[in-house]
Amino acid sequence: MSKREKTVVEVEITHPDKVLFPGEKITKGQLIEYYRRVAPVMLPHVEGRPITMHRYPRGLRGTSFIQQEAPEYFPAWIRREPVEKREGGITDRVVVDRPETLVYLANQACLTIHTWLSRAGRLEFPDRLVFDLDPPEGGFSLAVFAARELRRLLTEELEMLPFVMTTGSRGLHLAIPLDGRADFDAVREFAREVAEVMVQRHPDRLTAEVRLAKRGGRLFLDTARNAYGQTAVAPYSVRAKPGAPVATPLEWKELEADLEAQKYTVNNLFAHLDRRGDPWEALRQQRFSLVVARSKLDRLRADFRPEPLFA
DNA sequence: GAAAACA
DNA sequence: TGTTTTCAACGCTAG
DNA sequence: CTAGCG
Ligand SMILES: [Mn+2]
Ligand SMILES: [Mn+2]
Repeated sequence: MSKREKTVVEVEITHPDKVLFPGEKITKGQLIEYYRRVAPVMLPHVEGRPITMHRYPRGLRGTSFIQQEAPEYFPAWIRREPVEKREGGITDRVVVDRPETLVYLANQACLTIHTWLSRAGRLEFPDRLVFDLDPPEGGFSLAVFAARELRRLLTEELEMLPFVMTTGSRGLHLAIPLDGRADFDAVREFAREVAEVMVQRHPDRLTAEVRLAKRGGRLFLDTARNAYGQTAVAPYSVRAKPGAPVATPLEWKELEADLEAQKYTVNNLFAHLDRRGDPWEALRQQRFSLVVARSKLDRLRADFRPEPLFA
């Protein structure tokens, strides 16, 4: 990693008055200003991670698309990382490593940024595990319940310290910093087994069923984010929803009262940040090993295994 | 949003 | 030249 | 392999 100063770059802004969120009349200029201002706290979380862009050039109501590859027409100062596709071939992916990139992407009408759970240089080895808590429509209280219970399992029984954020959509994410020694398959398998313990304990409220029809009003514990080339919404990313909600890292005590998945938006995020600072600051200094948690989980599962049935 | 294709 | 068309993902899971 | 899903 070079310590040389990056040269200053100017980002040309086009159509700053174009309304991207018609409900609140939030313009592209306001989106750009949001990302410019949040950059100092957002950058450390996304640095080095390949991203996926969710672009809405005609605003929230217009057609959108997901962009994975860094196009040639992006300026040369945008960092690109060559990435192997699982099924052969290499593509260049954008990696955010400076505030100007966030500004440039906002000008491209990229409302939402998703990131890999690994970073350039060790793309096969995630440094973050994400439990994606997906409640049914209107079931945010289920997400709060699941977050509390999952936190208790992780801290009291597996000796890991998870961090929580609103996704700005419907649910919550729990994130755990990893030491990068386990590959995606091992991390995902671990997450899946933790999820299955949770489902066993609360079968009426939680499920690991991918099929919507089989969830039956239960919260989906989505562990498939923990895979090579897969992504999760970035902390402090805006979501493409009315009100311009923001994926917002929280302190655990905030999980108590009047929380909602879309509580924080581009219009009130900085008040939260002024009050709390970055609640995930400490995440960046922790590094949990899967080895210890693995063996504790195995014991747990053995205890929960049903008694052998006799014919 | 921007490049390519078209009139 | 101005206008219209085209393009912009991918990996896991269950069956 | 495909459909569903995120
Ligand atoms: Mn989710
Ligand atoms: Mn999900």
